[in-house]
Amino acid sequence: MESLPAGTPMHAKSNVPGDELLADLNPAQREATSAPAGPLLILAGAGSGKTRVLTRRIAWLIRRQGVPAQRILAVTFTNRAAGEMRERVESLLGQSVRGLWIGTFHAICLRWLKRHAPAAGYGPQLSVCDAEDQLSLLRRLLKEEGFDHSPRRARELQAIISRAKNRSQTAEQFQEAARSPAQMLAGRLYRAYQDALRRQSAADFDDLLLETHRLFSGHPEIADAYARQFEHVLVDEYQDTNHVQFLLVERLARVHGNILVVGDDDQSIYGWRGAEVRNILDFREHFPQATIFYLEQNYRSTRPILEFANAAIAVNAGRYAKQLWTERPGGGLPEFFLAADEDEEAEEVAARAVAARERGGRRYRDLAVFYRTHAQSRALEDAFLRRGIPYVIVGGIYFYARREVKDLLSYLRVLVNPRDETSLRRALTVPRRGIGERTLEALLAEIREQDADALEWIRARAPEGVPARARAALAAFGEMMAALRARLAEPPERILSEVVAATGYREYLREQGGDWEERLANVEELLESARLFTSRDEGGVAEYLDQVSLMTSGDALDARADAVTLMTAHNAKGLEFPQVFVTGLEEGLFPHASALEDREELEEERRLFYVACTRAKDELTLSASQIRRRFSSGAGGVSRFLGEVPRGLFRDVSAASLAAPVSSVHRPGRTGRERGAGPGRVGEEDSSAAQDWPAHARDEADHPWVGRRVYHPRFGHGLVTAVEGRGAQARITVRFHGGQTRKVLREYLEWEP
DNA sequence: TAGCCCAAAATTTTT
DNA sequence: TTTTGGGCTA
Repeated sequence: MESLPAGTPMHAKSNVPGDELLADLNPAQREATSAPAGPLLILAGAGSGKTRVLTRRIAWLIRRQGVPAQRILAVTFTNRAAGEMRERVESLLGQSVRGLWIGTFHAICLRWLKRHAPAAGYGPQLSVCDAEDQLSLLRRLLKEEGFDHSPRRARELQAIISRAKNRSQTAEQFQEAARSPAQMLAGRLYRAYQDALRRQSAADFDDLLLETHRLFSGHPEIADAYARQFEHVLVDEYQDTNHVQFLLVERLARVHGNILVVGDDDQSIYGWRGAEVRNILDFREHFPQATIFYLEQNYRSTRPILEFANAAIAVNAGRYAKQLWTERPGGGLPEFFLAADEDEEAEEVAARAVAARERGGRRYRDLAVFYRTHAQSRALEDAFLRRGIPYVIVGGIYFYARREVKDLLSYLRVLVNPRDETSLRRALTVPRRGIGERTLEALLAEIREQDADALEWIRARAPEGVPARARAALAAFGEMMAALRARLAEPPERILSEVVAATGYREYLREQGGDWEERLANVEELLESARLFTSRDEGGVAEYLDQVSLMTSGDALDARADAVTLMTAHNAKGLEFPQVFVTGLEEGLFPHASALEDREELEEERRLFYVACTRAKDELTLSASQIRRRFSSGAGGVSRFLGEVPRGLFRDVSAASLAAPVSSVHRPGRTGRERGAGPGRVGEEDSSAAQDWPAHARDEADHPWVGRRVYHPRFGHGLVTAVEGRGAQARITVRFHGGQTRKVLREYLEWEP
């Protein structure tokens, strides 16, 4: 004791700051969390607590190592994950960590590009264009050059460009490397596309990464400043990073060398998007000093579920061999059932959901249903609607990609960035105001030629030879936008509602007819989102647009509602649920048809299946259909993924489940239908389906939702009085407290007990 | 210039 | 089955 240097604390070990952060970790987690600085690779199997380690590590660095929060950069895969991680770190430390840099690669890169806009070659404002904007721009370019400008062709081109960008290949480099005439053509269009974006001071998603990389290469002093700032760089889901992301990470870690990455090669499911599993497999070659930690204890799933998943993924070659294990006892075997068709499959899932709640003591929010493609949600939604089971769809058509939403946002985009031609085109022509194609093209050509501020130009003069009607319309547009621009410093919500009013957008929708009520509801929701943004005081119109552009499907996941979650297997990554259904396990669907020819792609499908199964904590149900109504082909038989797993690891309950009526709404007489109905039989299927259903089942008055209590974020509490339509697009009439009756979209309602 | 009508394509996964 | 785009007409 005497030999202790003066000043060494004598108190118990738990009093050393930071020790409490390690207390409830297992040895491997503890070592990783408290590892000395340097390159660290954490190979974390599914459910092994990787998020836990990541958040503890950040808290450890701050508390134990005294690293200032602003010197830590943490990169996640989704905005939602970023938000959760920040929250967890704050609750661990019991303090706000405002300076901590945490976000997706895309969000962080956008921030940097805007900060260094001149160096990066952008104007003072930067527009982020989504997939739809990309396609319409590409189609316009194809058309101008006199090529086939079908959507299909544009999509091909988009994929080529995206792949090139993910490999960090610029248009010039692509052109140089081009060999075949087809490649040379693609290179030319890539270049034209890039020039157009540049002119508009716009970037697509891939540009956010690639242009940041180029900014760093072209301006080493900027890159060095960040590399010095970030003493520690942490990257989640490293197996899904692409080459450009690797380059960015490597550059940022160059000064301090403290790079920590977490991932699982078995969960790499974004190869199609340019992700390179090699990044994680070769980590030690990139960072020879790297220490590797293995997290193999699974805390999530019961043993039968884990054994099933382990067996499924074991088929893949070219993986880090690892064996996940669990101490969680017992639990039932995963069950599999084969349904006659997709409707029966959905019915069975719905029936099991009801049973889980009524007899299994689960809440609806404990359940999740996964599928390979969005299109599969349809049958499930129908089945859930019939039984009045509340559900939430994650993904699908993004709210912010809806026409009415994009229409209105295009005005804001133009106000913020007048060079954004894509948005200007939209704003000028929707709603229709007497400006046709000729006027539009003449106008845009002039603006381009004069390099003028679009809004100023429009206000000042109309192009030559334009009809009086269009001339007046342009002048009115110019005045309107000038008035709005003068108020741009006001909160986004105010500007947005001004746009709605000034354009007469509500009236326009009503005139359009069709599903105008739905669209109107979306407009109200958009205003609500802007109001929320304003109330959180997160910035002005430009910041609002940034947030909206990078917003993704999962981010809106609302934990308050007690509803079953429906989503694609891709969206399921990083989540967990007590009870999970993996549906549509058929050859050609899961694995998807596009992957059947290629071993690599097939392995990725298998990893996707593995990801889906390992989301389950207590119960896993797998299903397939004998017949699936699709445009091209039917179902291709039960997925090989099931055949590859030893029979003893799951239970086939097809016969039992199909023989017994699930409930009064179970559709009878569909079991014995033979497989492989020809294409001409589809119509018959439908008519027989209609006969099976009593007419009143479709009658809105008889709908199970009628009379239920609901909550709407804007209008408050109310009672359902009628339901029209089905699925996410169902319009529900609600009498709200206070007496007013409104039609609202189902997806914005929450169910109350 | 804009709205209506018909034909044809659509479905892989997302930041 | 639904959605989207192109062509035709007022």
